[in-house]
Amino acid sequence: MPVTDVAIDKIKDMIISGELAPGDRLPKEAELAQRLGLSRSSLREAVKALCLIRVLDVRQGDGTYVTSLEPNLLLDAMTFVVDFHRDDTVLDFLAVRRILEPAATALAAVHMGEDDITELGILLDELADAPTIEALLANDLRFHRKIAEGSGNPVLCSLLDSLSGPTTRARIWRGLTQEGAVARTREQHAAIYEAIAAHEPELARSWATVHVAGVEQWLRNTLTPSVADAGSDAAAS
Amino acid sequence: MPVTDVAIDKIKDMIISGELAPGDRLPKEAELAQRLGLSRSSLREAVKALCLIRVLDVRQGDGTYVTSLEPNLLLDAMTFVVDFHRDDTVLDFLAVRRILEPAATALAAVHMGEDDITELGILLDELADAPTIEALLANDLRFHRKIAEGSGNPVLCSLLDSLSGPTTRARIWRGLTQEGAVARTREQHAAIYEAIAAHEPELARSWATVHVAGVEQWLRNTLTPSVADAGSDAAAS
DNA sequence: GCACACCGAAACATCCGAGGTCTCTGGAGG
DNA sequence: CCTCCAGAGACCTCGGATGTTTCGGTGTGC
Repeated sequence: MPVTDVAIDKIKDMIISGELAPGDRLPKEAELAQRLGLSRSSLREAVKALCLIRVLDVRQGDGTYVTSLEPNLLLDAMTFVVDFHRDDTVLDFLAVRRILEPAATALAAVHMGEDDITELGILLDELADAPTIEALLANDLRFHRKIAEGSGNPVLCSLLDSLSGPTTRARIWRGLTQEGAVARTREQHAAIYEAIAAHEPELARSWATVHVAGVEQWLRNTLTPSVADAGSDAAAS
Repeated sequence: MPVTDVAIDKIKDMIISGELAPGDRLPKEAELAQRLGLSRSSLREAVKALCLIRVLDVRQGDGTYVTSLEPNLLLDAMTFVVDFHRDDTVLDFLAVRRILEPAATALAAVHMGEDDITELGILLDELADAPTIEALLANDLRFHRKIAEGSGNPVLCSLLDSLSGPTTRARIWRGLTQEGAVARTREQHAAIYEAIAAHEPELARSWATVHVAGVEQWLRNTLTPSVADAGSDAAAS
């Protein structure tokens, strides 16, 4: 195993064992390199890798620190990973979101405080009557994020955040190509809000399911148009 | 932004744009470094970081390749991230698993083929009458993994795999400390298997819910013994 | 006494070049 | 046809030198 990978494990162990706590500063490069028995170059590779997944935070001119290691921070790194997936797997991601989003919405209906519910309502009102696609999408993301936060589970919230990435593109297409989508989205958001405000978890769950399933169904039909109007390239057999 | 981070984005873009396809080999270090306008040292840091999240695969003496980029591979990297979380957040992870596992089990009851169902049954029978904790745990992991695969959704499967990590320790404790846990686990596994074999998604979902919730409830009581059995974390005030 | 600008130390960022080690490949020999 | 073995190619590791940024102390002027 390359020395760099060993260094990654060593640093990881130092954190997990508690020798390095969140927020702690690491020894300077030269010092840590000598202690781990490798060169600064190789150590820098290890540090850079741990930086990418938000475990370490390097500040030039200052030092290298352990991040807070909070779930939202670490799972944010998953967004980077998810970006690599293209349209062929977006349905799989959406399917997972369809499982998590209703559950999160139901939890939000139970756990959300009145203040947060009020803010959620404000989000709905902020949207202009004829919003641009960009404004609608931004509002949509904030709306769902607020609900995810309201679930009270940071892991669930971060996971949903990451999953929103790949489906965002799909929603853009939808807004652009499907006429009634904008109005329908607003109606469903309002319904979800009402259910949460009334503290009705099952109703909230159902509306969320309907909401996500709508996107999923549309996307499924769009990605497999072969059944609708064949005749393009299907000359075989 | 440091040149290394720029390089990471450049390589990422090369992959996303399709210039580099899964399995493709990258230009040699010196060549790519010159092309991206940085030194080999800095480029190596970028490559190492992308290696950690399984986007690139470097083989000494051969070259650097783009991995298959399959969801299971990329989400496997999340296991590394999850390792950093300790017991204080394990309940949050378990709560997410409690959402996903029943859904996956229900999907498996619909989608699993007869061959896979047979293999699932074999897994149950393989376990000795008085298994060691290690054997039980290994069998448990394989059992749930098989079901996750049976859902037909690789993203869901990988996600559950990653979530199993943090809860594994908890299950070890449970097996060690709670007398009836072993027998109960076997009974519930059998029930889940029967429901899947009968292609009854709702029954399968319910058994899976019961199964995971059992661990969750036990863990919640163990971690917060002070409240006795209030059953909720609502420490409102 | 307080606020601001300056300056030096500390730490990371980047680069370069030199050996070392591993893997793949192709040819010689059996 | 199979096996063995050099050679080339590519990554691995190292050490040092130089540039950049940040932090904190210091001194000045108000």
